[in-house]
Formats: sequence, structure tokens, C-alpha cells
Amino acid sequence: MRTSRLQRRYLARRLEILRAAGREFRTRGFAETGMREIAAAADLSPANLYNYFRGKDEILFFCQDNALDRLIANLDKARRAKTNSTEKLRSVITFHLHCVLDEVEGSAAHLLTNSIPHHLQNRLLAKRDRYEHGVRRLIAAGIRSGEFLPSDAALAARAILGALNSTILWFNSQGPLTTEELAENFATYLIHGLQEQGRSRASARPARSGRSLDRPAVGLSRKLAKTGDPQW
Amino acid sequence: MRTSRLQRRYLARRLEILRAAGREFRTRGFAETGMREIAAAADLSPANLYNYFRGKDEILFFCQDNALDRLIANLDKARRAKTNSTEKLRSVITFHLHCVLDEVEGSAAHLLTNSIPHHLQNRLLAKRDRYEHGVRRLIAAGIRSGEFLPSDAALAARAILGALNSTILWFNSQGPLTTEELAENFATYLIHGLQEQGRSRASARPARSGRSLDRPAVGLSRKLAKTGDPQW
DNA sequence: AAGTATTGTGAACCTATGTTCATAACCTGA
DNA sequence: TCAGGTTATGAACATAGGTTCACAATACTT
Repeated sequence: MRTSRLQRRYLARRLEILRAAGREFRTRGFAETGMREIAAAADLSPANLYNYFRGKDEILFFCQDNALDRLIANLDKARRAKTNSTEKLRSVITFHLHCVLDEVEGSAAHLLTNSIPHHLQNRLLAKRDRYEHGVRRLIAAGIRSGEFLPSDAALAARAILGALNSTILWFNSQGPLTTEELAENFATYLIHGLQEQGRSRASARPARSGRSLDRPAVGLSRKLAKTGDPQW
Repeated sequence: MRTSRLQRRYLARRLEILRAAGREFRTRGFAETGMREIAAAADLSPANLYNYFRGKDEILFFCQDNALDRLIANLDKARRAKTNSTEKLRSVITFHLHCVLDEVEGSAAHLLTNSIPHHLQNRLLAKRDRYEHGVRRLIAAGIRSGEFLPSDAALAARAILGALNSTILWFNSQGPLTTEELAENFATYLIHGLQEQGRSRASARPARSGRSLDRPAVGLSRKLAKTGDPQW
């Protein structure tokens, strides 16, 4: 009980730091973000960071670890759902984008991890592989069930994840394009690429509202043009 | 004539340095690559680098600038070609992958440029925008011509470029999967996502040999599994 | 072959930055 | 209120790495 009180404060502060660090990492980049900036963003002294983490590496590690845990949890949930592969993949894509773009504390799952020590790096890579293989199996299942066109599930998974992860480079959450709109559009496009030619999209994705590849979302281009285009 | 001789040597050495730096940047990352390593890779002393470039930033800048010039040149060529939008886009995708994965000297076009000075960064961003807008217009033309399904060309372009650029994170040119195989597969998948439902792929992409989404390339997954999976 | 400009180098410099340390402030429990 | 541990901090430390400098080697011109 008494330790619980202390521990709660401790863990809350830890999470605050991760949030702040994740935010900075995403905007400035890992190498470009200093401990002093992280400390400032988390409202404590630089030295105090070391009461919560062993160092800068570990902060990045937990950012990525958290994000990967959430991604994997969602993936498992989607795979257990009683829907077809198309819907499962759509939900995975949507959650992935929300996780990467909205939940700041874990947003750094994609920065290059070259600067992290090997033993930590390996744990992350194992989780990444686990996630990627899940996506891959999901696609493979769709191919087996006939929903998707026969193709290479591994390459498709990497193409999809690549498209999703790179949104972090240009998406501006303050901009006029919402994450949800983006997710709808990307999911539709990326899934469509997998689907059988003869299969009508209506059956695969029945009755979606508003913006999709069925109804040209003329507004999006204009919205996109307004965002500062910081990167590709 | 006499200056030409000197200048040729000078420019050649410059290119050598860019090649070496690009190679290091791609494998280790920009922040993780030191001037001493670049010098070692280019077979000259660290101090001598400064006879060819003002600093590390400028080396990265020219790497990216070179790559973007080639990408833009190819894009313009593709747009002038007398083929349909599908073929144009396919050739752009294929060239982009070759440029990013095979031509080492320009491979760094995708590393985050946060560390570059603003005036250089702006020049790069302008070129990036120019390239991206070209891809966007190419897709839009395909939509207008009826080859592609109505959708948001800007978002599709970013999804495609994101998928292409992220290959640099996991593709191993020493591995068993060739760039050409990868390009075939990615192009087919990414273009297929744009195409009309009723349209048969055979008409859009007639008589392709070997690996495509038509014939499941069972070998690729196995090949991919063997590569060390360094990143997503 | 001498003079001159260009190219090349080892070593030193210096700033940025991750990290540590001595010490103070604070909270908890009795 | 006092004692224990915990949390917090400013300043100092250490090192990595981009850059510079004095100077040597080389190449080109006349």
C-alpha cells in the first residue's frame, strides 16, 4: 500500500518522461534531441532523468517497446476477431496509424535504432519481427481464403508497413487532414492492391461512408497541400 | 584544357567521396557516421575532406541532391514517354527502387534531414516537392484517363513513396532477393491498388514474365526470411 | 629544374552533450 | 518533530566528433 503510492507517482513520472521524449524524438529526431531538451519538455532537471532511466538509449528503448506492445496487442485482437481478412487488415492498418500519429509517447517506434546498444536492439527487433510476421500471416490467410490475390505476403506486408510508418515524416496532426481520414484512405488503397480483380469492392468493404476510393475525396489533396510538407 | 584536367580529378574525387559517404550513411545512419569513417571509406585523411566539402552537412546535401536530380530526370522522361499511365508509373517505381537501393552514392536521399542547415534543407525540400508532385500528377492523369480508380492522388503518391523509401531500411543488396524482383513485385502491388476493379490486370500489364501477383512468387518469402531483417 | 599552386596530413582545438556527483529539498512513517 | 529513504538539482566531468591549422608532399606551369 505505502509502496503502491510511491510507485504510482514513480511510474506516472516515468510515463510523463516517455511522452515528452517521444514528442521530441518525433519532431526533432533522436540524435538531434538532447537530454537537456527532454528534461525541459518533461519539466525536470537533466540529472533527474537518470533517476528514471539509465540513459538516453533506455528512454528510446521504452518508447519503442511500449509502441510495439500496443501494436502487437492490437494485432492479436484483430486476428482473433470473427471477421474476414479484409476487415482484420483494415483494423490493423487503422490502429497502426493512430498509434504512430496520435499516441505521442510511442511515436518513436520507427526512428532508426542504430544508436541503441545491441542487447536492447535485439529485443526490439524480435518484437518488430513478431509484429511483421503477424501482418504477414494475416495477409497469407486472406490469400488462402481467396479474399486476396495470390502474391508474396512478406513483401506486401513490408510495403504496407513502410507506407504506414513513413507517414510520421509528413503527417501534421495540427493540419486539416485527420488521422481517421488518412487511415480510411490508406487502408482502402493498400487493401485494394491485394484484392482479387473480379471481386467487387462493395462486398469486401460494404457501405463505407464518405471518403474512400469509391468516392473521390477531392478535398484531401487540397488539405494535404496546406500542410507544410516537411518531408516526403 | 589545363584546368579541365585538374577539374576532372577534382570532380572524380568528389564523387568518390560522395559514394563512400552515401554507403556509410545508408548502413550506419547519418548521425552515427563520423567524418573519420567517411574519410577512411574514401581512402583519404579526415582533414582532406574539407578540401572538397565545407563540412558533413554539405556531403549529405550533395548525396541527396544528386539522387533527387536523377529521380526527377527519370520522372520527366517517364512522363514524356508515349505509354499509358500504368506503364509510366511502373517505370517510375522501378527506377526509384534501383536508384535508392543500387546506386550507392545517392542512397541517402531519405535519411532525416533535420541536421542539415536550413538554407540547404529548403533546396532539398523544394526538389522533393517537385518530385512528389510529379508522381502525384502522373497518378491524377491515370485517374482522368480512366486507367486508375478515382481516389486521392496526393495520398496515393505518399503511400507509394513511403513504401519505396522504406525499403532502404531492410533491403539487403547482398541477399538473395534482387532489386529487380522486388521492383516487379512492389510495382505490381502498388499499381494494382490504384486500378479499376473490372479492369483485368492482363490488359493493364500485358504478358509479364515470372514473378508477379498473378503467379504467386512462393520463393520470395523464403528469400526474404533469410535476410537478416535488420529493420522493418 | 625552379617556382607556384594544389592536394594531402597529423595533431590539436573546441563545442556539444551524455553522464555523474555531492548535496539539498521533500515526502513518508513513527 | 525527528529519522529514513527518496526525489531533485546545479555544477562539474569526460568524451566523442566536427573542424581547423601549420606544414609536408605532390603536380602543374614556364
